[in-house]
Amino acid sequence: MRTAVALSGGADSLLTLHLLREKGVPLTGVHAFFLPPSEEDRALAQRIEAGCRDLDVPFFALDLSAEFEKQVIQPFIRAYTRGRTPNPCAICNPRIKFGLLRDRVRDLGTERLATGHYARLAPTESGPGLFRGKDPAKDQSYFLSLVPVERFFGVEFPLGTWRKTDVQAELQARGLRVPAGGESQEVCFIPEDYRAFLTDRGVPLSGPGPVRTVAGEPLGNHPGLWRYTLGQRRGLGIPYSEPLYVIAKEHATNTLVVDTREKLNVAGCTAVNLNILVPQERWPEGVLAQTVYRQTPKPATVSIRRKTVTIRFEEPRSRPTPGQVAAIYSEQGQVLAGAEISDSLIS
RNA sequence: UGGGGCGUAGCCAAGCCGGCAAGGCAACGGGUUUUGGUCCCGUCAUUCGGAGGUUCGAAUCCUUCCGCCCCAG
Repeated sequence: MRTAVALSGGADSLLTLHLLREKGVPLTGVHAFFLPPSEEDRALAQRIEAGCRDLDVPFFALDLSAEFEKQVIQPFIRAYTRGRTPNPCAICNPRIKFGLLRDRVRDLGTERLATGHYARLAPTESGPGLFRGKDPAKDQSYFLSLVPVERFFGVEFPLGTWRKTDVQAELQARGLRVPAGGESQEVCFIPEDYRAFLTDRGVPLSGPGPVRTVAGEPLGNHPGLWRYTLGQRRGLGIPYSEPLYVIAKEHATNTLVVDTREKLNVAGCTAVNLNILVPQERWPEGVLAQTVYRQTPKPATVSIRRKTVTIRFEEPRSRPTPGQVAAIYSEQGQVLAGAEISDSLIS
């Protein structure tokens, strides 16, 4: 059985390739273009191909840019026009990497797919189980929580048991050079600033409006609600006795509500488009919720109703941002479910 | 121009019985980072409304000018 290795050109996928090659697994190298490939992109693909050739690994470059535009970029833009804060990486995983790419790789005659994600997959009673990667600082299971469980059949993450520093050391020890160089990492479709990206695309966005505190104290004006996200502190430009955070975006009145840190806390959230990785009847007694990447998961009560989920935190915590992902974990770090945050539970 | 108060970095604000300008916010820079954010670290007044004076030495004392606020009219 042949395994395709998704090669971005970065360090992680490079080591993934070599680790599997060493095990004698029949491999095919695959590089996907998520954007219409530039000269540099093609040059990178050629360098990756050269690396595969040295290992006698067949290589394919796939242009997925049209679908990426439709499935990731357009929804990303649409989210901003609706005042949400999208998480394109979390969308890309189910739709592109483990959606389209997964299928295309199968079309190439390779049953299995390996990537350099920092997460672990292990068989469980209810199918493939998704767990946190060993390196807590690099764990990417949060971004994978919206991938349907059946999409993980035949998928493997060889780096799930690795730590980033060990990966770098191993590459060094093997004398392997990263095709993409030490330069910018996986710069996705946002070159630097999403705000610039949106305006460059001519996306119609909301205009200036008032800024006030929760209590109603006026604090000036903002240049557009889409420029802000809940919980944001920097960039408000408002001198105050304490740091101010974005508490809410009132679209009806085009008002930006800001206030001090403690006002940011909330009792929980609701989330939609629920992706269940483990049937709830198999969940452990206590589960943990994580509503932001790299946030420490904390105990919560989860109630599911069709594709909507209500998450109630045991202790109040920072208000979840609509458009971001809420992931439910077990104490052991297994992802039980993922969903798209839609609202806050105030009490 | 009768009385009172004030003027310190972009904003707020200590210091004002003289000794070589706290702090907070904002901003900027960097770090962490497969999204937005968060978080962490760092930088940020040779100068205290202006001009004189006293002093070894003043934001701190004195004089004067400018500006602002309040109360009385």
